Amino acid sequence: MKNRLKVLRAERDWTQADLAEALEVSRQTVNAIETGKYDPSLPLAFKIARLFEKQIEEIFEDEQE
Amino acid sequence: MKNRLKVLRAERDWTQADLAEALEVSRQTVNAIETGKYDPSLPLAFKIARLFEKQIEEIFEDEQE
DNA sequence: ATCATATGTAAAGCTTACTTAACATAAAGA
DNA sequence: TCTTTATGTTAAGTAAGCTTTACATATGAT
Repeated sequence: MKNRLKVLRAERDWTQADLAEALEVSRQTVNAIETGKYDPSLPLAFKIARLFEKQIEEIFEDEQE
Repeated sequence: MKNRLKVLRAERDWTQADLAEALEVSRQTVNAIETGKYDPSLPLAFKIARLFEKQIEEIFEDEQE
């Protein structure tokens, strides 16, 4: 699952720590999602979408087989 | 997290087992999601949305504090 | 050269999302 | 009445998402 977190974050000039705080998760979680270590849970994906005022599909792209 | 799975399924006259097969998950997983035991993972949410040709936000409603 | 900041990564532990197998119940049909 | 189908639920196990703590490295500012 690809995502545009890094770009959205850069547009706002936020650090991973800033984003983590806004999402109420750890910085490591933000980093892990950005670097593709794992996908966020659905509730966290909603929180991310709400924060950036976008649809989940505008932020995450499901690459399925 | 509320969801409209049961309704979408009813509109198509599908059983939980039918839906589970279409999603390639167990029937228990579909049941657990419908009965609110837990939320699907983000990849599964994408698969559900794709199957019903809807946005994730049209199927799942995040109820946050 | 030192210091602070941003990012990446890893380990250990907990919680949540899944699995299979199994059993209970209700409704519908033969 | 007996059987089948749909749904709900439980138990035990594995996998994935998250936490805190810690360390490494790179960059930029002083």
